[in-house]
Amino acid sequence: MSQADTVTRILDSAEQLFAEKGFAETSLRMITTRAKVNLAAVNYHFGSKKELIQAVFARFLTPFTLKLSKELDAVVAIKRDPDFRDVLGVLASTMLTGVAPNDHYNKLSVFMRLLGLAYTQAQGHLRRFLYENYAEVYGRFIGYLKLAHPDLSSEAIFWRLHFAIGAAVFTMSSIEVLRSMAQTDTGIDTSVEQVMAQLIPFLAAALEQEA
Amino acid sequence: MSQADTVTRILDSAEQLFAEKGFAETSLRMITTRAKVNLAAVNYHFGSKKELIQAVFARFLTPFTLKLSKELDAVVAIKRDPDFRDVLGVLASTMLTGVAPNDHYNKLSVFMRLLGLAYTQAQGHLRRFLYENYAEVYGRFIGYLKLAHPDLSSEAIFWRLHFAIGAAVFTMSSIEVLRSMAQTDTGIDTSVEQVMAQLIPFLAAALEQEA
DNA sequence: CATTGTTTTAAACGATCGTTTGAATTCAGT
DNA sequence: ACTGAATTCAAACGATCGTTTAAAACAATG
Repeated sequence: MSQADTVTRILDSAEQLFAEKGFAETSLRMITTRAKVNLAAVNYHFGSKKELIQAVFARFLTPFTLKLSKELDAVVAIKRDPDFRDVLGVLASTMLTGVAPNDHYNKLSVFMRLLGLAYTQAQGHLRRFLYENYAEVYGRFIGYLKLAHPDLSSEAIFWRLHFAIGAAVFTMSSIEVLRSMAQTDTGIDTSVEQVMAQLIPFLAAALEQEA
Repeated sequence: MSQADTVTRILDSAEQLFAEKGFAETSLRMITTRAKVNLAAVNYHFGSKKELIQAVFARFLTPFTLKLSKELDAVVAIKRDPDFRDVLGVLASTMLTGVAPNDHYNKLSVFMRLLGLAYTQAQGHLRRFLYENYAEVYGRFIGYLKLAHPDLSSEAIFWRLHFAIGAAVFTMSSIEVLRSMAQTDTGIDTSVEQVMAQLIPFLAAALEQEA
């Protein structure tokens, strides 16, 4: 078993378990057992559990933000004045196609769940790590939103974006609970496709409200 | 120190710490130290940590759902055919005025945060407990929403409700992170009043989208 | 005041956590 | 094939977790 194998398998197991249970509820022994590597491998390859958490985020956030950044450039190059729909469309398409070329929806669930953890379970180290590495792309994205809607205040843009992120992340994060709630209701379709089909017009109406 | 004092102080400390850190990250020693009671008091008065978690939820959810239920009855009694805005208005006003008569917003933050935990960190025991105790009120609420919008499918109503809950809960749950993000931006007002002022029209537009 | 039953206390329990150690093993370069 | 570095391994470390125990302190009752 080569090093790359060990590192990758630890990251795979950790990503899956973190998304499923959160950071504190996932022990290194769970991770290494699932990955079929020795317990000490985490500390050897990553240093500590905290650094493993950061590595899990870095593995999917770095290519994601890179692709997002490039596609933003592309849209701006084509269209001089991109509107709200253009900019947000880049985010949506990057999430849908950029996270993983195949097996979209399973990957998307994990992506959303981790994103939710970053907001709600972010310890100091993770918040600092994310800020240091991804604040710039985030700033660019917000900047384009402002350009697309110069009539809206910074406040309005900031909150609308995060309300939208919240609806999406929360829904995918608690999809398991929602499924069990929908089950008791009259057989509601809880496939990710169906959720997205409901979510997109919901957010579109909210983001472009006239006010 | 009487029993009621001890029980109440444990609940107060636990509620605060759970909302702040989550369940797994909060130890009984943190709770009892903050409450200034003996460590064994939790097991003596509540039985276990799991039952303490349930007690924290019961203390605010039981009066909340009771008030919600009564106000739903009141609205239906007055208006034969309540519309979406009527039914959701009951939810909003119950949350704003019903959670705590004074100190609304601090209490509201805690309420939202705990609600978020119920969705995203719900272990088996908590999910079962919430279902057994509050599924009925939830069902009545969904029922009124369906009556108000007979043209919408059960699916659409279910998802729109939970998208809206998601936007609200997620935002209040990660208000700390959002504050630090807004700080680097051009001085955004992150007071709860301002967030609510942005959130309400956002959700109104989304919930009543024509489609 | 003595005697219940209730509550609080200090101490310890076994289990599990993240991390470290040092030896065994595998790998890469000559 | 031999050597030195990189990796894996079993075992143990101290710390912290939720829980239990049994005695001490308290309250209420006759």
